Order: sequence, then C-alpha cells, then structure tokens
Amino acid sequence: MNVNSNKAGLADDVQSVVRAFRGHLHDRGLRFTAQRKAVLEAALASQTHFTADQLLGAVRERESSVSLATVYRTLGHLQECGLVREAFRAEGCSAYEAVHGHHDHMLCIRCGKVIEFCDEQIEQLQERVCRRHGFEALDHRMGIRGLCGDCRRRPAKRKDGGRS
Amino acid sequence: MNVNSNKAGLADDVQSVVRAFRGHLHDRGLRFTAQRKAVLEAALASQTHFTADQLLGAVRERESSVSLATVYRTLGHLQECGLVREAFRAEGCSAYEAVHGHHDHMLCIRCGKVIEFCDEQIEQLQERVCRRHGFEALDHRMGIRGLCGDCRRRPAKRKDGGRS
DNA sequence: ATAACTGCAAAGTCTTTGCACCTAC
DNA sequence: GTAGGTGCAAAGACTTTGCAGTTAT
Repeated sequence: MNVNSNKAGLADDVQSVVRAFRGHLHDRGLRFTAQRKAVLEAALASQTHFTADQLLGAVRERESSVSLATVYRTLGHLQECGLVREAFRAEGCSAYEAVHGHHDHMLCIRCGKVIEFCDEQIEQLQERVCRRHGFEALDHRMGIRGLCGDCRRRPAKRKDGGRS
Repeated sequence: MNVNSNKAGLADDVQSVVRAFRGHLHDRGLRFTAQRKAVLEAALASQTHFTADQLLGAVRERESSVSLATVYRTLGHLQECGLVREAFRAEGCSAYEAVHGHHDHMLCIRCGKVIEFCDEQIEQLQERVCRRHGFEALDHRMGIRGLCGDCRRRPAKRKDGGRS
C-alpha cells in the first residue's frame, strides 16, 4: 500500500531518513546542504505540528545560518518525498508535521486543542473507496472539528449576552 | 448525530435554507441584507467548490452591489451556521462549498481533478472514534491526495530529463 | 569550475480591517 | 432613529521570488 511508505516504525532512526532525503535530492540533481539537513532534523525531532516559523525557531537552535525562505523551500522538498506533510490549516497558516507513523486529527474549535488518533479500520475503508474510484492514494488527511471533552462540559461564552 | 445537520436531502429548497440563515442572523442580532442573501444563493447554486473570488463573480451575476470584503464576511457567517464549509485548501487559497449533503474529496496531484465521495461506513467509524475520545464532532473533512485513474495510466512528466 | 543554494528584502496572494456612508429593523 | 452593514482601500499574514554572493559536487 502507498498511503504510508514510512510506516516502518517509530524507530526509523534519523540516520536512515536523512539518507533517504539525500538520495531524493541526489536523484534530482539537487544538493544536500547543512541547512537542508538541519531543517529535516528539526522536523523529525518535533513530536507535534509546527508552522514554518516555529520550525525556523527549532532549526536555529542547531544551525544558526538558516532563513525562513530556506525553511519554506526545504519544506517543499520534504513534502515531495513524503517525509513531511501539511497536517492541517490553523488560523491563517499551515501546520506541518514529520511523517513518522500516520495519524489524523481532531481539532477543538473552542480551546484549540489537537487530538491525534489513528483508526486502522478507517484507513482500510479509505483504501477501499480509492480502489473503487481507480484512485491511487499517496497521502491523505482527515480533520474532525468540534468540541473536546473538556469544552463540552464548560458553558459556551457568547459574543453578546444573548437575548430573549 | 451532529456531523451533518443539513442532510435532509438535495431538495432542501433554497427557500428554507435562506430562512434558516435569516433565523441564524436574527438570533444574533444581525441583519439579513440583500448582499448576504445574494451570497448565500450563489453559494447554494454552485454544484462545486469555489474560492471567495469565484463566489464573488457568481454573486455579481445576480446582485451587482457586492464586494469581496462582504463575500468574506458572509462566508464567515455561513460557516458558523453550517451552511458552507471550507472544503479544502487549493493552491494558496481556500476552497469552500455549500453543505448540501456531506461528502469527502480525492484530489489528483497531477491533473488537479477533484473526485467527491461519501462512505457511510467511514462516517460511522468517525463517530465511533469521536465517542472514544469524548469528542463532539461538528464538522469533518477528509482529503485523499494521489493519482486519479487517468493519470495513473499516463507517464509522468519529470522536471528534468532524468538521469540513469 | 559551476550549477545549485542561501539570505535578504521586496513582491505576491489571499484575507481582514478601519472608516465614512447606507440601511434593515 | 440607530445599531449594524457595505464598499473601498489600506493593512496584515503567510509564502514566494529575484538577486548577488556562497558552496556542494
């Protein structure tokens, strides 16, 4: 199956992933630079979602010489080879994440909490529906928006005091 | 279930939806204007996804006095009451769609085709996974990216000529 | 040696907002 | 009559891009 070719395990150690990235770049006549390596490593190190800007912050803790432009450019390459994906869109910007093990998201519209989950049965049904349409899935994304348990128990705060 | 309170049918005629929108606005002390009505009707008339800009174009065929700012403002209200949702993000901008009957999407990364589908079993499993997490789903979105049947049969065009 | 990469800053997009005038209620 | 709405244009926020110097191969 193609949905997640990087499912090997949580332990797919950074080493091999870096090698994969280098190979991907090499195949296209692109170069493996310190900045690209730093961006990849920072992305892999993150256990959650990150915006381009947050990633820049993380990268700079290891390799000071990186610009936001390079982060964006590198994110593009990383997405092309499936090592990173755009997880969902938060506020006005994109939230990315390293692809170590697939999962989907629930987003609480009130407190902003993000719950990750993975349902094997849903994955299988997705494969099935793709087959039915002759479609070859390379990646997929599911986001459920609603209220988390905590927020369901708290009263909503209305914009105005309400009427009637 | 909450995932789709507007599932009544494709025939939920414009009349009643407009009434629902008016009610929603009224409940919040907001006003029902010609522009808002025009935006809603144009959105309902669309059988596909549309960007804010495309919607503006459609709206202007019926009600010339509408600005892009108003379209955005109205889209906000329409999303709040569940009549419109952000279907997915295409290129740099959001693609919206009227919510008449729920469905999900497959996007071909090569030709850009969008295939809509709806799998009742997946919907049920989503409900189940939400229950397990104490989450109350209000809306959800699933997008599968990959290659459509046509593109799978055609050879890929590489960026450069390729190297052995 | 050279084609590709980087940082910077400027340019682009899409979206939101301030303001003065207009209008539904 | 008044609170809320609208268009316009300017402002914002995120992302992309041109350019001149730098570097992996």
